[in-house]
Amino acid sequence: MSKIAVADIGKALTPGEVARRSGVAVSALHFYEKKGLIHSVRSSGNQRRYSRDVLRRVAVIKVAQRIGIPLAEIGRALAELPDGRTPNAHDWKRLSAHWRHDLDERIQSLTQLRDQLDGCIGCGCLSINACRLRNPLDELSEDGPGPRLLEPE
Amino acid sequence: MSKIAVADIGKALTPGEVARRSGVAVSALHFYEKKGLIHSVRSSGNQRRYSRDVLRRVAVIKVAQRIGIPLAEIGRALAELPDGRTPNAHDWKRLSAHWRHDLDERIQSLTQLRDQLDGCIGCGCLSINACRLRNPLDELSEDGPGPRLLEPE
DNA sequence: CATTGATCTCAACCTTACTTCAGGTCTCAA
DNA sequence: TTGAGACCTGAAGTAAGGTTGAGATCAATG
Repeated sequence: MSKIAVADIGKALTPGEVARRSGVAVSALHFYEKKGLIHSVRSSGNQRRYSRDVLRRVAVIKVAQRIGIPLAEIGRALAELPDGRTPNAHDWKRLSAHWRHDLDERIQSLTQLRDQLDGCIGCGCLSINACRLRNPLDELSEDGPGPRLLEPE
Repeated sequence: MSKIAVADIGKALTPGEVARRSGVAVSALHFYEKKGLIHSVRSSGNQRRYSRDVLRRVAVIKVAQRIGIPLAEIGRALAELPDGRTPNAHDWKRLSAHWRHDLDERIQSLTQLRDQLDGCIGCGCLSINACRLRNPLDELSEDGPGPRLLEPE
């Protein structure tokens, strides 16, 4: 018997319990399982039984989703933990620090967009070639002089 | 003849031109048209011809999408303009001010999430009932005392 | 006139993240 | 033991935002 085996059946959670306590639907649990984000064992009657840490796993998934991380990437991150274990405090520290970085980038790019938008709200914008909103990646000046994207109106 | 009729055919743009100059694929133009976000007239040979302001319209659509506004809502906003006209400077001011508000809310909620995450990175978090990350909407205390969502581990 | 590239329509497909449905099985309290 | 409610599987559906393909026509150039 492995030490990592699913916890005593006595303490196992049914799908309904996990759904109620984690706030995700049973169908979502099936879905996560198919994608390899969570795992279960089966009862004698082929019903799923979850060990307690599925709750923590689902919590991690939900937080990551709020951050905007796609399930596939969440799955990859979880899969990289040794023995497919549920993140412990140390793992969580690493994961969350990583995702916090992603989040920061998202916030920054939205903030930049907001600043550009502010600069454009009053300027009769979207009609001017130089508008940074319209040309966010500075993808201009490839075919010589003259208007890019839009002509002056 | 209405003053709002599509501009002289002489100045009309072909789908390819619009695609090149706006940066969206021809298939996307078709898609936007089906959704009612842009319009076209047809040449004698049944090909689409766009009046110049489609470029501005597409620019508005792209900015709104960057902000995170779904197409359906963009469509609704554009449809509310008189005569289905393309936003002029004044319209743009109103639209962008509105969307800027949405953007601000998105930034705020992400920033709040980030702050919660910061508070949780070091705390061995996700194992504590009171964790604000796990219980973002403060949906607790509905079934008396004891653990919510997750038990202490 | 012929060819090549641009367009046309409509249907089908794609991705993400799930939900819903149908038909059948388990579990558990009374 | 029995009935209600929970659970099972696999397939199909949903929503957003498009893309891809097939088969046919247009438009412009040599």
